[in-house]
Amino acid sequence: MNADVASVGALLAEPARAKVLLALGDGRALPATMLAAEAGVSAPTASHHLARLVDGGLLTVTSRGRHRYYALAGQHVAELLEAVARVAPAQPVTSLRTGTRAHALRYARHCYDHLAGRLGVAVADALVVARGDSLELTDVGAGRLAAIGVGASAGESARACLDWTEQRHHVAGGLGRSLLQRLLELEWLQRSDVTRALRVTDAGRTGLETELGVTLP
Amino acid sequence: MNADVASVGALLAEPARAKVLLALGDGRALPATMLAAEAGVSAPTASHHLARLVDGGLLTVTSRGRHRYYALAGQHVAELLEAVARVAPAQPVTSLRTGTRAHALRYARHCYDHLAGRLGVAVADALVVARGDSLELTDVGAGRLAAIGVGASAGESARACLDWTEQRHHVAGGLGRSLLQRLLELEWLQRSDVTRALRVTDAGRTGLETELGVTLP
DNA sequence: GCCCTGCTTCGAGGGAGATCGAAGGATCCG
DNA sequence: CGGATCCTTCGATCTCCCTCGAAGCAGGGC
Repeated sequence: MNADVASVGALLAEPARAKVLLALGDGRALPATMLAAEAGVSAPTASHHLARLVDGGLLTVTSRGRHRYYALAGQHVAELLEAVARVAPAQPVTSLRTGTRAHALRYARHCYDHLAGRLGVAVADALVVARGDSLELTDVGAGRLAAIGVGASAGESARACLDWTEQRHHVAGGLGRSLLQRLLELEWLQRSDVTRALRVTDAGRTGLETELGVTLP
Repeated sequence: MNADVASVGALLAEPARAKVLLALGDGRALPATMLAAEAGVSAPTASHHLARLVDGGLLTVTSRGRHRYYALAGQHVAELLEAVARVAPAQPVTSLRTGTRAHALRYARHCYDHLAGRLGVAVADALVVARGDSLELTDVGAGRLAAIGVGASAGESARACLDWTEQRHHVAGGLGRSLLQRLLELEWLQRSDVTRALRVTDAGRTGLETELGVTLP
């Protein structure tokens, strides 16, 4: 019993591991590279920490293509993190900021080079349909993209990227990259300086709904 | 936030500290020497660990005479320990054994050289009355002690030892030592080999009630 | 099929902290 | 007041493990 408490404590004791667990605190699943960036350590170091967390039963890992998605092993781990946070010196400002930040990330963020989050899923709904493992641009979708200056032909297939927050696919690959780039040029979306969150501008709200036919979440 | 999670984790990560926290898990307050024994480390090492746990807000310390009693800092710490135990690999046998052991300790144990726990409090009720900071042997109590072969005169004062499990005083000092020694000689009580728990024999049950006038808890 | 990307393994270096013996302050007992 | 007990501080030693660069494996995009 005591040895187990100590071993769980040791897993929490490393700042890099603590950051990883907190980044996954809302139940998301994130790939190793992103977690390395969150923790501020190199890829080898992150890999080492992630292996230990999986081995200790705090994380689960799912291979999907060349990505490996890590997530909390269950509700009991989330409860553990909350119990620890309750004991740790309270920092209401920080926790509030991370709270709103997490919310913004869930809403809209960039995933490497394309759009993700709820908005990413909503955009995908407006433009493509699932076709096996990939996505296929619809006629309507091609027309809408043309209207905002993104060249793409109906029936073109786009790579699907699974959004682990929403458990839904969204548009990645070349089409996803072109689309995000155009949305930023139009200033319908704005990058955040510090996080991967994206902000929808007023013009973007109008444009996304009327021109792209997106139902904003 | 992350730094705090890591610091709390670091406090749990050391086996000696984990043992200390688990020993205090039921809310008892124990002196430093006893915790050093529980953790299996030397007194200086235990002192070092206890200072860190107090500094980290997981324990509180109360000086009482030359003893320093350590206890969990609050309910939130107990909940933290439970959350950790829930994540740690379950070992039902061990937890059951520690559970019954803790129960036995609460019921009757020796505290250095005298009787403590609920039984210790009950014995004190039958023999002494509080008089300022110490205890005074009553006429009835002196008679009962004489009946089992412990020489003591009425009005004699005995050192009071606060039982942190029961938040009540019991008899320590010379009188407490003589009494425990006699109860073991009579085989009314038996020592445990591994813990400080004491077992009440059948003869002891009868003798304590009829001859010492103790109301067994 | 070639290259690129994501991730892991390996090896060496370095820093944080756990441990105990010895010694000192504090308190109590007789 | 003298001896004993409880606890802490100090200093030296040592072990654990965190860290990153280099290299290797695997899967995808084009």
